[in-house]
Amino acid sequence: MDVTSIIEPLNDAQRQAVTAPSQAMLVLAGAGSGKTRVLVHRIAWQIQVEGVSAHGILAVTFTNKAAKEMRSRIEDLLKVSAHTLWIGTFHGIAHRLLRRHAKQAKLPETFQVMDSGDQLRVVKRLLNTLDFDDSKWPPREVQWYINAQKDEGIRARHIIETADIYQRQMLRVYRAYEDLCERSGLVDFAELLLRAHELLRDNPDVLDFYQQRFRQVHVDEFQDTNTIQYAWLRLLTDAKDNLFVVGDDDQSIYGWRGAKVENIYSFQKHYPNHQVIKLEQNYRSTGTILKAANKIIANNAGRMGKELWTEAGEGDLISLYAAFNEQDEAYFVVERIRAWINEGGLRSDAAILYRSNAQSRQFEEKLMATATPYRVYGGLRFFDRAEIKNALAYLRLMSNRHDDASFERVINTPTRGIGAKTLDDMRCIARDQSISLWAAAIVLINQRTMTARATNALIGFLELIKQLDKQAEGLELYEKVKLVVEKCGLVELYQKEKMDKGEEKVENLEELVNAARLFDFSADQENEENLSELDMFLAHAALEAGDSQADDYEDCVQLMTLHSAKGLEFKLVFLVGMEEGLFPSQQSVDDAGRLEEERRLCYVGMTRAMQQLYLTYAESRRLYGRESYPRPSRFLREIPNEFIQEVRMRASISRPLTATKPKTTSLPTTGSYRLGQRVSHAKFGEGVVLQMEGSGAQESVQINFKQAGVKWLMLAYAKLDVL
DNA sequence: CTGACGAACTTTTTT
DNA sequence: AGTTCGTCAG
Repeated sequence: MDVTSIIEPLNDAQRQAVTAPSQAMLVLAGAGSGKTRVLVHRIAWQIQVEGVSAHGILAVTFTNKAAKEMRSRIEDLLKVSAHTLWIGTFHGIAHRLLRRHAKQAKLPETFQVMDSGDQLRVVKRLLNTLDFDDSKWPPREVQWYINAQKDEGIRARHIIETADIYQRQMLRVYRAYEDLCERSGLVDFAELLLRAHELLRDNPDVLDFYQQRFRQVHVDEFQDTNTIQYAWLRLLTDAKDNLFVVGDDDQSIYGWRGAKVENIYSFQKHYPNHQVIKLEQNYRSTGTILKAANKIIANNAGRMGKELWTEAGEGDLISLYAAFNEQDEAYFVVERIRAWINEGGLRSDAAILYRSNAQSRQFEEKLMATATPYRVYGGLRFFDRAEIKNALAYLRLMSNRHDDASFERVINTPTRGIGAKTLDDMRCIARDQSISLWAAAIVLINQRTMTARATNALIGFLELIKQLDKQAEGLELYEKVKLVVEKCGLVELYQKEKMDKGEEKVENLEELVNAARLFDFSADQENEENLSELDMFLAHAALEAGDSQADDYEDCVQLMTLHSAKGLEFKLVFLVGMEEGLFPSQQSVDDAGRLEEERRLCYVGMTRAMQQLYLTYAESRRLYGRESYPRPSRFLREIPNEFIQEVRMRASISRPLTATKPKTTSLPTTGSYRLGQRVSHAKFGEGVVLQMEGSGAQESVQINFKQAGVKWLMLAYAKLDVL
């Protein structure tokens, strides 16, 4: 047996982790230290050396992307297909368990997965039904409350009512929400996890089966697990101490959505026989970048303690650019990227990272203006698009008539004369009799209390669904999708819409048919769950929202938030908007815990850079419609000066970073001329100073005149009056 | 049921 | 500023 390919490419610490006997293990893997590699090789090792069958291995990740990558890397390493290996996201695995054991999980076989958009709609409707004032009870907040409870494993029945009005009302909605989901066979994302936990907890036979089956359970990004995910992992592995987790407390950036770094500490308590291995050798960045990142993260308290190092050289200094304003910042960044490309660099090796999505705009504009191809990550994904969700809702209704969320979504899309009144009546009946909207519609028709027109419209809708279902029988999956797309009237609806958008929506619907054709249901799951192809496709759509842009092979500059940059690496990185109030964000500055999370985010951002790192901030920024003059981010001060070089494209009015810092070699600002200074010229009239160059007799300024436009003037000759 | 207007918001995001 | 959401009138 040849194991050299498995252990040879590893360093000592990695090898130790990979070859350790089955036991509880915590691998603290710093950024760029080969975390995924350890996981992949560990699994390969178990299969090839320990003789564990692929069937006996479970690996859990947070994103579908990570799961896919891990699977393909294992297959590359072992040179066999690893389809019996359970690799998936927490939600994906939970879903699979629930499908297999729907009955024990107390779910109908036909249960459908709701994404957060669906969930929000359900909550909104519920608030209406319960006569809540939406202005006092924002649906988002209610949704957040429900999910937060579920993430902690708390059901409505566990909550003890107090006198607190807020709590009582939230509880009321939570209860009603649970009832409705129960009735409609709907399961939201948090519910998937909670149910899966309860399934194992309450069914000893099921638990025993999976405890026996999984010889080793692997978890990626363990610092991002929430309470219920960890509880679920413990159930699965407590008996055998066979939990292998990889994580980095310094990269925990999802506390705000329920992730508990503390799980890393709990792990050490719960598995007393565990082993800890630290991976500190970094294979990504230069020494300078790592040292600076280490310095920053050292300001956080209560770390596990880790210091990244590299065998690579020191590399270039980190560049710091103080921009005049956000326009100038974008201009600078794009100019540097263009220089990088001109020197032969790939566009896709350059990334602009920002704290909030709103910041992408100025960069997009400048990139667009210079015809530089770029790609923005995040944003609306394929299965999230309204037209796609509508088509899917028809399909879901065919599969499960009692799916109220889908029913509401499409009953009047396209409009078919079923108004608010009819809908209201149905909701009342549904609520009073605890039945689904579909059943309520039938009751309503039989009551014969509606006008003939409304009755016919309603009957028409129910018939449409029944007909579609009947016609779909025996068809291939993609033919079913095609049938629905063509027959439910969505195409006609969008064709009528304003030229530009409507056309795109029709194309998206066609793309959906195509996606159904390509959907590989055999590879996706083992289908031991006996799901119909349609149900598998629907689950796939909910659990894997698909990329926002189809695979784009063009070489593009990458734009994304710091959060979405986690796990990625780029040769050239720009960390922009390093300003107090932006990064760290305003909301986090007076909370020590949240501030530390921001700092970790900064650490994550910096460690994305392989060769060159640029930090930029603007001295003036238009934010929420008004001009602000933020201070440079405190994180900038946390980097020792020896790692930083200030870059000046133009004369600058940058304020010194620290009081002790020696004056930089910025050009003197003669007299009262500053960037942004308003001046007046005898001939050209009023203008604003844009740039300055040279000194002494050579000193000249660039001025943007209101009437005459942009001009360079020699200070020695031009007669300027300061305004 | 559309369209228009006004108000209110504005971190991060995956499933 | 810019977007989105909800309400109101037609």
